[in-house]
Amino acid sequence: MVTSTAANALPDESGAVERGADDAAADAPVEGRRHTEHGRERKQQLLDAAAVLFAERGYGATRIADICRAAGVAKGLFYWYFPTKGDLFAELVRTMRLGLRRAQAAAMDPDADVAERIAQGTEASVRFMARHAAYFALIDVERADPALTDVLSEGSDIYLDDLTSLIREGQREGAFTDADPTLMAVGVLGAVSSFSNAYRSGRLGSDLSVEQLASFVRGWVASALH
Amino acid sequence: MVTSTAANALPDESGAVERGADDAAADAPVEGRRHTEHGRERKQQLLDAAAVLFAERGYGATRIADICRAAGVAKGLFYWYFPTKGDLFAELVRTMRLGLRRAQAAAMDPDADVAERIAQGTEASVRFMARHAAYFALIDVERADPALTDVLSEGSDIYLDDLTSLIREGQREGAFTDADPTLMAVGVLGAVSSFSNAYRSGRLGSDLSVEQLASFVRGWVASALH
DNA sequence: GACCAACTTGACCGGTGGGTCAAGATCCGG
DNA sequence: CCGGATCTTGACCCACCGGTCAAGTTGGTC
Repeated sequence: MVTSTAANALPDESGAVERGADDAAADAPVEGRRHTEHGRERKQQLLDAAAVLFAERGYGATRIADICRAAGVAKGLFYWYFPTKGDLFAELVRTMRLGLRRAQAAAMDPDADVAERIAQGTEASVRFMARHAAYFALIDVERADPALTDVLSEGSDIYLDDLTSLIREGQREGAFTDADPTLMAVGVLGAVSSFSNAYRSGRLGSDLSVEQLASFVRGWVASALH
Repeated sequence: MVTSTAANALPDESGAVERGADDAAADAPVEGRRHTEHGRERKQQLLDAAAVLFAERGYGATRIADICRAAGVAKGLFYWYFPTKGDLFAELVRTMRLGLRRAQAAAMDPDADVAERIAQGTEASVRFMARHAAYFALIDVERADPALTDVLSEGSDIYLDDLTSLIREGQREGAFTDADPTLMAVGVLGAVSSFSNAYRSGRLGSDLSVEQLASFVRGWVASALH
């Protein structure tokens, strides 16, 4: 939905490297099987249960048995839907990344100027991260596991590259300071995740609404970019 | 060294809650034993080896046997110096936190104005994090483990509180924007760690020096604070 | 009602790794 | 050179957990 047509603005993820022809296989159990409607729901139950537990105790500390217990199914069933714990994690990550990019793309008005587009994307990201707090608490935390780093780093450059081009464009227009655009992009991304992280962990107090936060971050980033 | 005497600026950590009377016990093995000079060196060997391995593979994926092999000692010896893997980690964390606070305090000129002090503290933090990249790669990554969250969150509010008061002071002087000082403090801390994190992970390219980064972050933060 | 695929179960297996332990080695004061 | 504390070793124990499997159940289709 809402495929961005703006030059450098968040190209539709389907074209990106990170997801190739595995889309077809992604929904299959271990082999080339098919899922019924019921099966897809079950799978989602497991994904949801896992997301919560991962966020609570961390990926490594979450046992497959825990996930199954939380989802109310026998342990063996896990392997009907996922070849391994890591594959479940990968699916979680890819789904969320796709969602974030869609949220950003949907929020950015192709006709607006660069500064405004970045502001819109920033707000959208903060909102999205707040809505999926459990998930972001999770990935924010699991960069270490060697088994996971691949999936996690897989598509993260894309945000940086897109944003960098956007900033470069803004610099040509004279809207931003003339510093290293990559550094500035890192700053923007870092701000979004830092604030979201702080919000999620309750460090900002519970009387702050997501909208207030989003608008503050928007201003913070705008001010830092000059 | 260089105990800050400025009002709200980084009170000496020894007075803080996080380290009470456990200092005496902290150097003891499992029970109330004492260490010889040789023993203290051995312990440090283990800490160093662990820090490297933790940063490489993550805390959870590092086996005690690995640490011992890296340090060139038998596995049983580990338990002579540390009751458990978590305790070693805790010691690592506390040592580094102390170091960071000292570096910050040393960098901040008590006679300078607030904006300048924050700028100095920011630069010092970036430098410190760059110098101890392996360690910060580690903690940046291990927030999840329930066994670890306590130690990690233990003293982190202190930075936030100190910085918040500092910013409030700056606002009274009219040096900063009049927004929620806590949010602003979170932004500063987040910027420092985001940039350091990006630098450490090589996302910023290898031709950027630490000094260049530190000065960029200084400017970024100053600009965001207004 | 027979057949097949999707789905579900829980017992079971095997490797891994945290932690223990009994036996020394080394060092030092008396 | 005796005794005690510190230090060191590596074999051993065992709980735990990821993953397997054989046996079923369910539901749709011809």
